[in-house]
Amino acid sequence: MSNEIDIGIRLKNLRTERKISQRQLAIKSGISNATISLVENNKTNPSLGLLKQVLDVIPISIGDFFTMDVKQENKIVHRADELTEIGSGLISYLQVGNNLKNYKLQMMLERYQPGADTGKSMLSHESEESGLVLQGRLELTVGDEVYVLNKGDAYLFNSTLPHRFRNTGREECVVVSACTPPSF
Amino acid sequence: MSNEIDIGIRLKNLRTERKISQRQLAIKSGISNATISLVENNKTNPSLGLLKQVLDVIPISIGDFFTMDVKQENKIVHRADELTEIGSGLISYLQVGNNLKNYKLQMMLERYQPGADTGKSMLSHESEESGLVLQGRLELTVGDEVYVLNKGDAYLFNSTLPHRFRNTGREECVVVSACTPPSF
DNA sequence: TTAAATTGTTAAATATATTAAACAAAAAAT
DNA sequence: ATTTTTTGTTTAATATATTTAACAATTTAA
Repeated sequence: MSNEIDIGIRLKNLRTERKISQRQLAIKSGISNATISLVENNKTNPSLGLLKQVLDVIPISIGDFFTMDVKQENKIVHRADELTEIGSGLISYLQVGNNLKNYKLQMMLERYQPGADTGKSMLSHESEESGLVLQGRLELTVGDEVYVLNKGDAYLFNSTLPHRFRNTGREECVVVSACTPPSF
Repeated sequence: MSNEIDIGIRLKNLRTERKISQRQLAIKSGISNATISLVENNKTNPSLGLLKQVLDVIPISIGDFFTMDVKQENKIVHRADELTEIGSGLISYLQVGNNLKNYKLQMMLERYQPGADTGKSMLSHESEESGLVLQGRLELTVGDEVYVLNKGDAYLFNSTLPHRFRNTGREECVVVSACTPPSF
């Protein structure tokens, strides 16, 4: 679950654009190469001072570093622990891919805790969405119709129709969903 | 010596503008109030994850946080260890105050290591500057004239005249200088 | 005017970032 | 083909950030 800021890919892009190795960057910045590696792979939560030391040799300001466009990611396989966490609370959305700017398709692993509810004011957006229940029980409302889905059941509808998801069961409900174009 | 990013004052400004206490911010962000205090006083080097957690409740993005204008500081007394370090190398400039945008006067504690030199290509800018030598020996060139200043000696000239500073001695040279308007 | 609550700070305990050192894989050199 | 460097990654050791708990100072309540 990576809801962290995608600082790793940002740094890696900057470094590789400049065609320098982790070790070269390490020496110039006075940081160990091990740390550079950990940062680039989001395996640590670096301090600001450290980040600044590194960015000073690029050079780029911290502000620019975070506001700059992230180069379109070319990753194809996203490991289970690399999914991007969106939102929080009783519903967790784990998205495949960080930056969907250049994609039309949004794929997510959704977890609804018992009682989770997308809200009485129904959702509505210009997309199509589909999902398949992996675990638990999901109540789906589309328009006036209310459906209850169990493990193995799936849905597909046009998102312009007002809709709502709820976990009315006692167990966590797990759903794999897809949406095009991405809704958020 | 604070050459750190002035993250403390940034956060403190945001928090006080919103009229919430350190403890309230702490609870909302899930960070201890002690840490908030340490961050606001630049007594720690916070991790990005931590900073993000805090900024999320403001809310403000990390990028905006660092690019936003820092509210004019109202501090009057600046402790020895709070002076702002500018530049590096053989000459260290410790400036009184972080943000001189609204000031005409720039006061600095300068340290010239043996051999330090502002450069053969003489400096020249639209200011007046003055200084007093606290320690060591300082060679000052203004126009064609070359002067050597020792402890207690002072200088004052119009910065449009080409000038240059050098520490020709073996000892570190310490100078307190003033410049108006600020030269950098 | 005193008691109770809230403020920001600090010290010791704990969690975690960072380093130093070793590793395997790939590139460069001989 | 085989050393020799250089690459990026990982683990154990160490340094440091963060928390918990206490503190004094100020504000609010009564």
